[in-house]
Amino acid sequence: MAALRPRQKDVAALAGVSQAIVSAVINGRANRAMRISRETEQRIWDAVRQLGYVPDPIARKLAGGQNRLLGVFTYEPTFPVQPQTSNYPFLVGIEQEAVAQNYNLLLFTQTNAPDGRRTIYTAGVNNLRLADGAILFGHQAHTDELRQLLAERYPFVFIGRRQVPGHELAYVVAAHVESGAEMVGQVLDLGHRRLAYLRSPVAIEPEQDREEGFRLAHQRRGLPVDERLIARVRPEEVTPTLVAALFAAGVTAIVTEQTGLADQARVAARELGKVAPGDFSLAALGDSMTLPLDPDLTTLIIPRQAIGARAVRLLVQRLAQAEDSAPEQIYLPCAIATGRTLAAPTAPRL
Amino acid sequence: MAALRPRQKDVAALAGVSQAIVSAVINGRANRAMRISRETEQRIWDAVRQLGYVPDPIARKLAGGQNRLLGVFTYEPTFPVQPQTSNYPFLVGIEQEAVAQNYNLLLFTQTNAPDGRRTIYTAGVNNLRLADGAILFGHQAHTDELRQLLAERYPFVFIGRRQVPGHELAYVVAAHVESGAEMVGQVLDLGHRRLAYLRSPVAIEPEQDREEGFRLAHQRRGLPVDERLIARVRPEEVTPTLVAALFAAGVTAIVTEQTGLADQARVAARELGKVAPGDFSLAALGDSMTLPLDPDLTTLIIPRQAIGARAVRLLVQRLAQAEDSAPEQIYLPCAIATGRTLAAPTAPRL
DNA sequence: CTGAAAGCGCTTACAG
DNA sequence: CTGAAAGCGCTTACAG
Repeated sequence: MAALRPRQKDVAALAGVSQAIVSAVINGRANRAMRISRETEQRIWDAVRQLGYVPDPIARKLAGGQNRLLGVFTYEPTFPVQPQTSNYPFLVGIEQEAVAQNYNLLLFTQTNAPDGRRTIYTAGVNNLRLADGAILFGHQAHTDELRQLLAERYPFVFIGRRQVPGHELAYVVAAHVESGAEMVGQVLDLGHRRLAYLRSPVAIEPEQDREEGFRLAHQRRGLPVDERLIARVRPEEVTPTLVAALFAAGVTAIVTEQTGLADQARVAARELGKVAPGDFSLAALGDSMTLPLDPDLTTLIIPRQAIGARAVRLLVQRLAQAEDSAPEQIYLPCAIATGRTLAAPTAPRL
Repeated sequence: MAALRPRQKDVAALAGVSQAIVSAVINGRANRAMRISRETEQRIWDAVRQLGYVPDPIARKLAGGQNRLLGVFTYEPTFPVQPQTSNYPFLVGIEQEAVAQNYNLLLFTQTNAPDGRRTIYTAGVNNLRLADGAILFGHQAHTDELRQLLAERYPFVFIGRRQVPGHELAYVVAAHVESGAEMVGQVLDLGHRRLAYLRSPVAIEPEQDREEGFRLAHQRRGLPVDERLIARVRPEEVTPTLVAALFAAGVTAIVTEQTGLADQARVAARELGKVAPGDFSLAALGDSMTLPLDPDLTTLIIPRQAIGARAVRLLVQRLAQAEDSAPEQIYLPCAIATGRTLAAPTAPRL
């Protein structure tokens, strides 16, 4: 099928001018270096309209211009089957800001390796170069590939904090440390002094940061952290036995890395006849992507949509900057969903 | 810093061959038309490795012809804030099939008019031309724009049945008529003879088709449709009074256009002390995008993911066809979610 | 077996 | 004010 597109030379011929003039007019360079009569300009736009001319982004890019294509690359499928567990809120923000910045979005679906995994480089080719720059996310990110992107100075912004030893890279991420410290600070300021912290056994960046926030809140108030009250557990390991042990150790508040652990802690405590906030306080430092979020639970809310939008703005900004300007890291604060699980400590029932 | 990326000519120079040979070797065209000595080929690969050469995908596309970009255009935001009410399932299918067909996806976010509405044409220019072809969806589709696309022979596939008087266009859609007829046929074959049909006051294409399916099932069995039992109502108008009137008219089964009306009918019937399937049968011809779908309700399930995938395949196929080949319309059957609201009619309780 | 050359559709100096 | 021309980095006939 492939209808032949009109080219710049077709427009030029129809308007009776040279191709270079068409290029200048279309790119708005008309009124600067080269002044072109309003009449000529009008003829050119008429020809553009008549032929339905649209510049070829590929040719533009090759000739040195940009193509106003923003890439989106995810190591996992961009649209997982279950939207609840997905990148969806990020995409909402990315789309909104792409509209605002007048960029189109390019989803790299050609980047699948034969085994179904996604890779930026296939046979040594950087597939992202189709776009002016790209937004990356996904926990599976290969450090090797990021290093190579950095080496060839391809402009990209990561969603999420990423470390590539020896390099700095641009990213946008929730302020897990600071927001975690704020939340834990609220717990401490309510008068709690013995806080348990439940975290998962393997910690990826955001979770490391949340734990750091937990410690930071104590440190800022000159309070000690009892390392014995920090438990690395999977959700199913949060048993009544574990929770009873915490209470026995004088714990009045339980802070968890994410909502799943908090839910488990609640169930376990209830089996012991203990309820939040009457008997103990409970707060989670991460939110849940699953939709039915317990409205009672006091938890952080990760501003995913704002993060997506901010990533687009940062990328567009980088595209306009000198190639060697330092990459920026942006931390967006989380909101605190004030539930009903947080209160001042009461005297323990004996 | 970082020396300029090596080009094919650099590789050629280092290997002592012409640029064309490098291109052939790198693209594996070496052993076909042009036979190149193993030794030469080895020298070239050595040079590639030594220089860290990576072919520029942009230049490749320009020289190659098409850009293997598939556009996705929606009249509403592609990613609405609430994923439940969204195009999400279509996108899942589109992404999966784009991967299979080795195309990248282009989301048109540059197509917003100043007033925030999306239009394919801005200032007379067809923005979709950035891609080889495009998939369109959205109920707000402007017939004018579609007509113009057809006139300029731009290859596109619509998701959903669309009418443009005087033209045929390619689309993929759920087989609302046939699947509706199948569902209603099941109701009839259970022995029900007086079926009520609840539909919304304004009917867009899929809903028109469902009603047609309702009639078709009767027609095929030589059974009459009582027009007085077809009610055009909004969900809030499905009151106990209305449902009582239906029962009084001898109705033993209620079929609705979509799940919302079915939910209302159920509630209204319960107020009358009537329950499905004991007292009457209930079935819906459309499904619900909202996630907590009542598992009891017998309803059609629209194969959105399959529709998205099929649309991609159809578009790719059209791109390979002669420009004037007839557009194809594809109907995909719905699955029937067998709930618990359907049974043979019982003698009415008096 | 291999090279010189045209061309993909643009942008951008450079000449008038 | 406007045009002729080089060039971006490739692919692909075409010619030896």
